[in-house]
Amino acid sequence: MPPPSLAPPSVRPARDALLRWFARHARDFPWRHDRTPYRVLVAEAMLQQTRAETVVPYFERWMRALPDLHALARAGPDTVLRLWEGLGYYRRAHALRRAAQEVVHERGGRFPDQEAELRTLPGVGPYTAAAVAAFAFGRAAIAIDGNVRRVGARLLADPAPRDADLRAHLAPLLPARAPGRTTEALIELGATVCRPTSPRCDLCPLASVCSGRMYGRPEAFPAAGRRSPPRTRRRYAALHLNGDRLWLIRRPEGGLLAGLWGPPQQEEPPPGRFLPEVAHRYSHFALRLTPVVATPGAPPPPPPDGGDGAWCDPATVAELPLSTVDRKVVALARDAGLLTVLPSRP
DNA sequence: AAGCCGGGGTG
DNA sequence: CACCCAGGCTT
Repeated sequence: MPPPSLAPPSVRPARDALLRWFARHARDFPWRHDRTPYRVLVAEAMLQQTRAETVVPYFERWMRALPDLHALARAGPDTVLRLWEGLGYYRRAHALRRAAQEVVHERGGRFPDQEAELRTLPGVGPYTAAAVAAFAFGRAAIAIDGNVRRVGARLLADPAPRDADLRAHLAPLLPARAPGRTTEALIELGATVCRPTSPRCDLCPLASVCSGRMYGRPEAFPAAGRRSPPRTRRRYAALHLNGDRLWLIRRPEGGLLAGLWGPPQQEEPPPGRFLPEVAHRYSHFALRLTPVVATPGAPPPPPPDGGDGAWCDPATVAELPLSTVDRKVVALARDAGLLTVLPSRP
């Protein structure tokens, strides 16, 4: 039996309450101004699996450096990665650059304005396609992200709702004008009120139509998924120095930290002087990395698969895109007196 | 369907 | 520690 939450008699008040709540409580993010397709696409790419507050400074810096689609299409991979450095999931940055090149060079600069077309761009999946269609082009689409899924699961009291069920249930909330506001409002609601833990049902404009709340346990929905236990990897970062130049390699495409530079890593301890271990937790494994200062004159390992490798002076180290862990390693090397200049982020 | 892909905030 | 975040891609 379908839940009564959004049956015809209550759908209009619920929709009005949701949109009124959003008009009053929406946070002010830079991507909510000047919603061009380019700005929306960049924002949605950065926001994938990343908290909105984290994205703000990255988005503003990106827009200053690459203000439009053509600027991005012309930019090199290191420029893009440097602007992305610290956001993680670096495939997003490569895909965003390829998407810009595709629109500029294969679509004559005409941005796709429908979900199905958008979906063909690299890095654009079901959520982002719907979000760009709704936010930038005013399409009546509901983009389902983690927030919308949680809000919908609680409204339905369904521990694992299918996307089609969520769309069918939430579609009545779409207003005739500015339908993109509905997705925005549901996302905002999920982020600030219908939170994963300790939801604030007392502040929720949809509380009166929420089955999860009626059953008394809104936080039980959606049900938590199974997680594989994290594994620990021990590795060694080889610091090869030539004067104050440091040997860095570029990581190959497709894998971890794709396209980023860093000291070469290996599983066996190399000869040399050990520096303090750096611990870092990734989403699916834990890394214990020990930097080792290689014996002076020892030949550095060649770059992987014919990729790039270079002797980098401190200024270059500061400019190339490095992962957070490798920044820590370089900082250790600096503190040990091996490098002269502080590598800093832009 | 499940694994891979970063980093950080929060309880 | 745990979970999760304006997900997408690959197998």
